[in-house]
Amino acid sequence: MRKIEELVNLFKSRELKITPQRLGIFKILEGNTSHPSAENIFHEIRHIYPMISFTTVYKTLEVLESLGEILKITIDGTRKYYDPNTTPHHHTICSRCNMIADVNEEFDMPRLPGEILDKFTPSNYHISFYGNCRECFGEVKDVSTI
Amino acid sequence: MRKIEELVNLFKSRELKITPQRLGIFKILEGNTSHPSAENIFHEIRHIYPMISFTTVYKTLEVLESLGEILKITIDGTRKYYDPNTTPHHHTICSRCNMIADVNEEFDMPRLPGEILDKFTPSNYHISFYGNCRECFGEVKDVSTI
DNA sequence: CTGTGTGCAAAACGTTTGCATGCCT
DNA sequence: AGGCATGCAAACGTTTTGCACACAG
Repeated sequence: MRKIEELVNLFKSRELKITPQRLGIFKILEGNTSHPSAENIFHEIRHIYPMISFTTVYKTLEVLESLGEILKITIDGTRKYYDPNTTPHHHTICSRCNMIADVNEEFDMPRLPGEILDKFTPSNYHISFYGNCRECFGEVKDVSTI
Repeated sequence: MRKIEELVNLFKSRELKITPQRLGIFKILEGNTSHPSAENIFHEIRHIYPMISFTTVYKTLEVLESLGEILKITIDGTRKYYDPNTTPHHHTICSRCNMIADVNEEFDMPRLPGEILDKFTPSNYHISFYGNCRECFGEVKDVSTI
């Protein structure tokens, strides 16, 4: 996602309106690496702009996504997350606290076997690294009993 | 997921009952590489066992998952898919028809940069290869206009 | 016979949509 | 002044839950 100033210009050039609600959402997303859900964004913006509705949050996220300014990402099946970092990158996911962090390192795309390449042409790829973040590491012995 | 015969023994040893509904679900899942959703399974089993309910499908899948016999996988945020192949593997996903196929090849886990390893200990990883399957390849020129 | 499994209906959950009103430009 | 944005409420699709009845063990 570009800087707020540029984003405002982009909106104006597309005849999209700048409202306090939208500006608040822009501010929350700018530089945000926490992969917030719509609900996270909604609760955060309520601190600043208490009368905002869920609908507006969703609709603004939809506009930003359609402009290619944010990505909707799927990690677990329970909800969608939004990421203002639109350059391709990978993620680490803590299996205990579900924290998602970015991996901006670029890796060579692993080479698919020939039988698959006969039937499928990959254009990009995404790696999810599962494991434990430092806070959760060491407290995980009991996971196997779940 | 193990073979149906072994699965039946496993259920019996855990005092879990074998019902025609459960057996039907086992049969649909055995060797299934199509990553069916609960709805897919429900519709397929209805051909054989027309009075089965969605509830039973979900509850049986839950039991199988808790036994570690199937995995619940997340690809898009709209629904969950079930995979009887519980050995770690990767997937190809066609961006046009959403078909998911298995990649059983093993790759070396890409090495995370030191700054990340300080904060996160990976234990396994999953790669999603996005692209187009043969059927869809060549019909994708118009995607950029969406 | 006992208790787990089934199936209905309803609730829950995140997300989307229709529509009247509000307000940015 | 015009039209896009907002916000409410209701609809939506998927999954979960409560409860009475059925049936596998």
